[in-house]
Amino acid sequence: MFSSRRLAKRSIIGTRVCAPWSDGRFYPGQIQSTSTWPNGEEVYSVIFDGDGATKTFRDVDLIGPGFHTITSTALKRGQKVFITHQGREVKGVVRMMNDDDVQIELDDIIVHRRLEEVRVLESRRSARLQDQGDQDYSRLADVHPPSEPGKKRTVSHVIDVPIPAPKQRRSKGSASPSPEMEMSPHHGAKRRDEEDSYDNIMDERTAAMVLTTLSCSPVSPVFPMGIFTEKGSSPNGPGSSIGSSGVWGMKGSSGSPSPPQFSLSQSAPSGPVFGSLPNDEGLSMDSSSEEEEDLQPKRKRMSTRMVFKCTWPGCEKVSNIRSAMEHHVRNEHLKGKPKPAVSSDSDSSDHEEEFYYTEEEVSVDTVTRTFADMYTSSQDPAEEKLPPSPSHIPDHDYPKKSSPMSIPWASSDNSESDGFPASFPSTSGFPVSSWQSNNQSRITKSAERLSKPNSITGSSPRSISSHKKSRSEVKKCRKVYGMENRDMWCTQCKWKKACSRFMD
DNA sequence: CTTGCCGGGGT
DNA sequence: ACCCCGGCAAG
Ligand SMILES: [Zn+2]
Repeated sequence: MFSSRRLAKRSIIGTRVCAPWSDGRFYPGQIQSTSTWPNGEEVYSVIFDGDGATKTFRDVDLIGPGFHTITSTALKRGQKVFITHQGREVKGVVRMMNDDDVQIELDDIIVHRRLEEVRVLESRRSARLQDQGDQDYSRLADVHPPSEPGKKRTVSHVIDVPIPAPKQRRSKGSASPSPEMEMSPHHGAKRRDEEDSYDNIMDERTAAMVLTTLSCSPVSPVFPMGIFTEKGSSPNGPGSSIGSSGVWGMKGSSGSPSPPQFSLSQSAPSGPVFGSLPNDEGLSMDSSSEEEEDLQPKRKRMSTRMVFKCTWPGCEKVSNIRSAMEHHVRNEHLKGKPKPAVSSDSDSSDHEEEFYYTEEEVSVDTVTRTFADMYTSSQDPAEEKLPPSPSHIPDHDYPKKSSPMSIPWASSDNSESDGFPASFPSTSGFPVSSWQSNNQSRITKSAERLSKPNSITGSSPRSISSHKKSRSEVKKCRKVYGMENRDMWCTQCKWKKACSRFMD
């Protein structure tokens, strides 16, 4: 039924899928062939990455593009999964799962994810970016020359890396038919950026393994081999391969550190309206909306709480109650704002207040607690009102882009970049309908949001928001400008590619 | 139905 | 490289 339409187009052969092994967990593999059961049912022969074993499945048993998605599956504990953690894909093991909240154990911490955010296959994108972006960035940032074979380097992930991830493409049912990275059954020593990654991987998985064993079951006291195939550990459980090449090891997907650069040069958002707009791809990819680590390594006697700070120009209001903050913003700053509910735009989300306050987590010491309760962390000026140092802005991303990091549409000489419509005909405008009337606020919102991805560098208190834009909250050029103004969309949108202007 | 956008194709 | 678009997943 739902199995394939896409299959008709591209052959399913070779498609990466995950299939259930006898232990009930899913293991990655590729479709090797298809056939039809005597009863007329289509079945797929899957060759597992782990050891090349093949097994036949019905489409309903598979997870992958064209098949089911994990959302319709119950992951068993011990299931290996991939999630985006701190902007990059990491491998983890399911510890438990209730409803759609999955508790995943990473190398040394445990995080929770919506089932939705969990992948059972390595994401397509990561495979791609990872070996181009990773290469690039690691080149720049990695201290180690690419010729250190057995560099041991302590696993640094989870520290606080500002990931480059130009954009985050998660979800997707789960799978990824990456035509590249063919499976080479052996330790794919094909990528050159493999140097440290291999060791890293081993380290990580070993760590994960150990943890798993410790916290799960006392299976093998020696080495956690067969944790994933606990029972019997079928002679060749596809995934039982810890040390084996295991394609699960994310081959080229090194874990090389991301560039420590990024000092998030946010020019002061001295106005809700014209804070320097990112000249395009949301420069310092804000990680705010993105992933957060549910558990910081230092969770201890330091409790944390959220504080909401008003970011309205002169206002310094701080509160630790979200609703109070929203009230404040709404009543103080957004009062009398009619909130145009234009006809064609059924933009039912008017949570505009959201854009005028930041929410961050501050750690409070039991002693400071009370104080913090009423004053909630001084609002360090260094954080929000950074001196307008136009310095360096990452800015690598999509090709096109002139780089005036000033307000693109405010500068007269700026002809046409991707960032925003070159000129902003404040008076009368485009042949529009809905946009025209409320673009003002639209822009405002976006501008505001984009210009204050707040704290990402470890210095200031972490901002955890995990607002997980639920799709309907997402607004890209198309939705923002409408079909009528297609020419105002960023190039990527025009080409039906990932939007480069409104990244989230 | 609409949005976002991947993957593939054309020039 | 630039551009276009089929078709899909998610809503
Ligand atoms: Zn766009």
